[in-house]
Amino acid sequence: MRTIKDIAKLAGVSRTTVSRVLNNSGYISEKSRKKVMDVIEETGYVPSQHAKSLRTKQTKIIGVILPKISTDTSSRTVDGMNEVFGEKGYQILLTSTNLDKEKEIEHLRLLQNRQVDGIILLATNTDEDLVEEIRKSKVPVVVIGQEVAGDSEIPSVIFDDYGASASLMETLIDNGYRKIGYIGVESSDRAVGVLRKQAYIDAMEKHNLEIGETWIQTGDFSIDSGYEAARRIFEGSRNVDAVFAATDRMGIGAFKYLRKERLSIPEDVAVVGIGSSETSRFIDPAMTTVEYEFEEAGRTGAEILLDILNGEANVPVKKLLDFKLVSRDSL
Amino acid sequence: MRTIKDIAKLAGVSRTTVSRVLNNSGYISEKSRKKVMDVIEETGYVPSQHAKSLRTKQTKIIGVILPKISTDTSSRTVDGMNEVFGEKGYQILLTSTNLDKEKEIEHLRLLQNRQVDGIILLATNTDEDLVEEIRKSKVPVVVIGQEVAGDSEIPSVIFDDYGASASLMETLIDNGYRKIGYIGVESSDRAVGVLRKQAYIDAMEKHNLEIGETWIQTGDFSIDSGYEAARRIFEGSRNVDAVFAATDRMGIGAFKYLRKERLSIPEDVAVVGIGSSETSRFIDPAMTTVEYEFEEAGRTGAEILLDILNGEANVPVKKLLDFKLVSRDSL
DNA sequence: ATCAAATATGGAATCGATTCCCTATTTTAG
DNA sequence: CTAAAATAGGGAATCGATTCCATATTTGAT
Repeated sequence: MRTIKDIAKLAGVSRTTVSRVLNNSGYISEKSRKKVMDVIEETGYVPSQHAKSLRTKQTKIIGVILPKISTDTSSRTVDGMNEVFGEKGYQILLTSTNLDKEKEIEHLRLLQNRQVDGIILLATNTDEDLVEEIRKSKVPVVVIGQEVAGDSEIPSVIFDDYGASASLMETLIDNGYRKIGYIGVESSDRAVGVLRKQAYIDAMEKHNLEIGETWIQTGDFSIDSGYEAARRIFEGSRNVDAVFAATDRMGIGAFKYLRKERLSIPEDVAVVGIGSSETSRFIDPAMTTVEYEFEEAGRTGAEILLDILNGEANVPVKKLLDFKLVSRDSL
Repeated sequence: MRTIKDIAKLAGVSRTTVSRVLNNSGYISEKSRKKVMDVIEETGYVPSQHAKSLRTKQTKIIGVILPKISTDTSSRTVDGMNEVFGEKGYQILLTSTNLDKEKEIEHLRLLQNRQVDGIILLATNTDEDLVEEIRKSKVPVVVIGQEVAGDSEIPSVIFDDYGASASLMETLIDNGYRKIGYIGVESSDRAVGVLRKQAYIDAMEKHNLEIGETWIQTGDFSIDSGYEAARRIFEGSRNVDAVFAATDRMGIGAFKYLRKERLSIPEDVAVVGIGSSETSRFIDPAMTTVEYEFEEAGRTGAEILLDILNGEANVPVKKLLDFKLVSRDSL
């Protein structure tokens, strides 16, 4: 492995000069620059990141904390981040909490010890403890996916859950559906549990539609729970004409139930979900849903973090992301 | 940020002693060890990785090169690796080629400059160039997913494509299916294109079953190509009673075609695939397929790499991975 | 009791870069 | 033509660890 010293000797200058060429800093004559450049070219020399980091306290590495790598959400978000970071010469150091919420804090610390330049956290919770830890961090942190508690100044990228949900409801109502059931998740999940449901309720109210007693059910994200929720809705009232599931997977559960009951989609009952999963696309009939652009979330998060690192002045603290209505055949 | 010097001062010993405690090396008295430990505990001191790496030439970072992060294969494999590496204090530096084969070599170089301890490559091709680059690498490289050209000594973890395919064929034949069509991919892909098809042909021969003229079709992994391939099979001969698709997604394409043709699955025609994708599970009827344990592949690859790094003697050069037949309702 | 081996600790060099501070040369202004 | 400013480049300290070597103290065998 060659070092800056070797290059200096070969080019007939001092290490200082080589360093200046490398970093484009200070005064330097064209002649020296060329000599150094030539030698670097010839030797294929690459400076040691460690030595550099030791002095500059910069690593060009971004730590990323995920709940689990192998999910659509995570992997697509990382794809997006990678795009932006790759361009700027940053690389991604991955850590996964494996769905263990406790570990989010632990990993936050671990990455700081690695002296990463910044951290992106795909949060699953927004506990006080976590927020506290983020606030204490000397390394900038950007949160993607969950709105961090109220007044905090932690930069975050979030999806427009309320808007997406509202838009889906408008579509259903526009298409003549009136008796709409809802399958949600529990309210500890702010994004999915609270906002999406609120939009459903608000839309029903706005259009003076009554909500039947059994029409609002709760699942746990799984397909099976969607099936059960659908069962509860229909066993309570046979004449519901549409099911709005807060996630695609629960929507797929509803599909299964309706199929079993020999109710045809969308003639008898419409079903819509949120997420635009692959399965939602290839199920029959294809499900109408909302697509979140996770790649875009990743890109945006990465850009915000870079802006912070570059000391940019007006970095947006919260960024609300767009969604896309995907109209298919289930309504 | 505290340094080893601070700790030494606080504990009333030299930096050398602190370092010895940190690394469990050399002689040290219980008393000194305790003093140092206490101070470390109190201060929450963590050694700088950069300084350490600069001296030891070890980074405790593994570079991982993927074709694309957001695929089932990649993300599950990374999940598996992460499990093993995490335990041993290694972290993962991710890079993605975004399906650009050329970039595999470029990233291989990039990671070496980062001075990672080892590299895991989820290869999409096994060109001469690539093999050459791997061979030149001073950093150990483990390849997952593709068998690297013949005689090479490059450690790799591969799936038993022939075995999986053969086992699926046996199941079909055991269940009385005789006129089996095949949807594959082109032979530039060794694992999927060549081995799986060979197993199909061998099984048919072994059981003295004839292969109709239009029964072997080629797709490009996409669902649509599966649809088209199925169309070509059935337009050629109406009485095929089973379709063996080399991948789930092409199998799903076949599902679509059969549904359109009002042929019921499995009464009229059986369909099987390989991959155990989520969609294969929730399509109706659920598809019989083969599950590859990508997590296991990741774990195994990680273990092999660690063995190499630890100078273990007999590291297996090739490791063939198991598969699991997932019997469902499509046959 | 004596001497070698084992144990314990510290000083200082080292890894490969950056950067502060200094000196020398060239350019520019008055 | 001279003094100040701009340009160019080098010496050496520095970042925070590890590790070689030297020295001091204990232990154990004879």
